[in-house]
Amino acid sequence: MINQNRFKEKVTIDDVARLAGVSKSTVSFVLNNRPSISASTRDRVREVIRKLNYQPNQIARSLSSRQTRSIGLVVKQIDNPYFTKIMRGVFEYFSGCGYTVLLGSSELQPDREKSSIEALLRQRVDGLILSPLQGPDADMSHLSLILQNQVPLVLLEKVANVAANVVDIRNEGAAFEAVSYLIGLGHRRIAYYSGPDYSMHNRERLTGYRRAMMEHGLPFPASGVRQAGVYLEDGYAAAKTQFSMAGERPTAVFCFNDLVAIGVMNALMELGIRIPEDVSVIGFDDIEFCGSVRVPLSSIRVPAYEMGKAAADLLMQQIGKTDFVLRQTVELEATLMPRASCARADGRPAGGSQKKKHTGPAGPRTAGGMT
Amino acid sequence: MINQNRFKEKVTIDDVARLAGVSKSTVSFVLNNRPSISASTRDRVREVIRKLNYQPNQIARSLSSRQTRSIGLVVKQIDNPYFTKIMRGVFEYFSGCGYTVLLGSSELQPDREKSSIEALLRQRVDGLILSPLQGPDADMSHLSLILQNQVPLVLLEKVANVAANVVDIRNEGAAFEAVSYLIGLGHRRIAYYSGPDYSMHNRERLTGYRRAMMEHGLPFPASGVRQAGVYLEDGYAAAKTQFSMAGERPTAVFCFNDLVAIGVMNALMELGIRIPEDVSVIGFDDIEFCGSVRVPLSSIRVPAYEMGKAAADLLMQQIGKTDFVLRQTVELEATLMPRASCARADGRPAGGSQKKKHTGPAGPRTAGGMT
DNA sequence: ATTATTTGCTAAACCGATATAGCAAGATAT
DNA sequence: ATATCTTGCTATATCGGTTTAGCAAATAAT
Repeated sequence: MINQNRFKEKVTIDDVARLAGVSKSTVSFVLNNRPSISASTRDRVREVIRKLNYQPNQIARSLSSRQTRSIGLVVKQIDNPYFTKIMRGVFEYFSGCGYTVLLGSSELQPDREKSSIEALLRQRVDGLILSPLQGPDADMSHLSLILQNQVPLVLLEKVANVAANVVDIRNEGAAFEAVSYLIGLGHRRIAYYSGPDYSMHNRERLTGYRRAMMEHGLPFPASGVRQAGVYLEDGYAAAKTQFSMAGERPTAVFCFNDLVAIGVMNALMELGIRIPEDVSVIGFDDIEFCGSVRVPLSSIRVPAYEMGKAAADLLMQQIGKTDFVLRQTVELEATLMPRASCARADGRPAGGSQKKKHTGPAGPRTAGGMT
Repeated sequence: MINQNRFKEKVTIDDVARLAGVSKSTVSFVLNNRPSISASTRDRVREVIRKLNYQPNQIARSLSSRQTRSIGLVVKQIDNPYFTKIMRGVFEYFSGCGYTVLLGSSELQPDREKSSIEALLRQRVDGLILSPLQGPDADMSHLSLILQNQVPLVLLEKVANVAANVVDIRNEGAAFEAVSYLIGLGHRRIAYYSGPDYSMHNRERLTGYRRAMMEHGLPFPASGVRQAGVYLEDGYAAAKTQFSMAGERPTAVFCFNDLVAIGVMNALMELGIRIPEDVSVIGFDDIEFCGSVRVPLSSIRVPAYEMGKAAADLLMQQIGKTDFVLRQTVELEATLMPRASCARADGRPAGGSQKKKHTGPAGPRTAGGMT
């Protein structure tokens, strides 16, 4: 005897078929809206489905159809506001088209990135969105793993020598813009508080910084770049060290991201160094809190939510299409948002539109352009 | 002929069995570390697995074993720092024991909560962690849906009249503590900037606020509670409205969460109202940025990361155990973190340990007690 | 009227694992 | 030497769907 267990078993397609007096194929056809079913049987089957509150088993579906209707999203840090926005963009897109999002995160550790990817591939996701860790010595073996698995892939960071779909921003250009802005304010000694080595974003921002210094004929001594990190504490520690030392200090600091920048500001405040009169600070990402922080923080606006949507869209274009695999790069603009944390090198306020408004009335939280 | 497609098909258990010269049952036994396999065959099979780089199909596994080794996590807002910490806690726990986390979010809309849950149930998650929306008129039908589906459940908020596992904090007590603290500083006119009606957390905090006012013999007129919301913009708008009006204003504002509190601070600054001299502000959640905001924000520290871990742990205890279903409530402490945003009602600084330090050296980011 | 085509449905193979029953050979007990 | 138990493995049913081939009846074409 089947289905006579102690527990009420889940309703299956067979139950529906039996009660509707049709074959399970017919039920399957109804479920998938195939045309070759008469209106009368269709309605009858639907009625039974409703009555039994039947929910198709997606696992069984996945196994036989070879499509799981799920995708994997692997970020670097789950609780970083930048990735959080991306996650929301990706989630909203896919939940809108009946797909499930499986969460992965490397938490900045390469081995965890690998195991996250492997776990998602075992779950046979239909596609993967990945923000890859990559050092100069990068072991990109798991990337080829994905590619050889025929799983559609979209990266959230360019990877050298890998032909894949990418959604990214113009890091170098944005960094160039930020540093040029500082130079335009009269700053000469500008430090870059760098992110992790294994971040391509960091390397691109560093390049933009270097290029801006070079093109304006400014020196960038080794001390110009300080290894910070990605956390608030990292920026705090780096600034505390540099600005406690004797000697020539920078008059402006360009940071890998906003968290580092905020940490820097905290450290400077503690040391009695005024922002922006003594030191100007610029962050990156333009997270929600930039306008609310001690001194409103100048930052590079990164359309993270839109990046998530764009990556999802690009991925979706590939899912199901077996033969043609795109190799597309979508680059979104990232532009400077000047705020009160920057001033002229002599301490006078920066010109331009210094708006007093910190937070406008609740407008769209996700506006932003896309190229 | 099988496996002769144009595309290199994935390696299956049959391929391994054939190459190792054993039955697929044997391979399965080896995969699952069953004892009844001799060392020699075990090693031989393992060697073949390695050579073929065989990865078991988790979908097929799930179908036949009726365990997906995945769980669903449904939050209210993906990009809210509070949920973000919870997500990290949950993710770290489950990825540590080979489980996958499927992401869901209601984005504060009941219909989306329902569809998120349904999607996860279709994917046959082994368990569910849910932060439920619930109004006074709450339709908890999807909860019974989960329960009757025999899916282990852990809630991240108490739900009236529902016997389920819950990991939560002592909202009322914490709110009571915060408001009592303000009263102790001499404040009489204290406003509560409330969150959404459908949030049990909001209702509990409101109760704590009321009780504190009552027990200290203070009136709480209808105007004492202002409908704010959950976003920074909500707090901004609410404060802008209240503090632009003529008449008696509160000297202290207790907010549903930190985002609202930060919005309030922005609005007050704009109106030329000083914090904490003119108005004291307290938030809730103690998100990372509390210490970095305009005026360091007093807040209630909520161990969100630990809540995620605790919820995961509680859920894991139930997975697999068919007969015994726990009905456990874990309540974590949430305590006040006084910072510079509060002063005595007469404007003089609050006593106690006003530390100058904004951000200590990078210590453990996730410390916190658990009861 | 006969054949060809379409319509609407079913039977059965299949997806890739798990899990149970059972079988043969070797080890132990009687 | 025979009966009983282990040990180590295989055959096969099963999970709950999808999908293909095919069949019967209805419709259209010749």
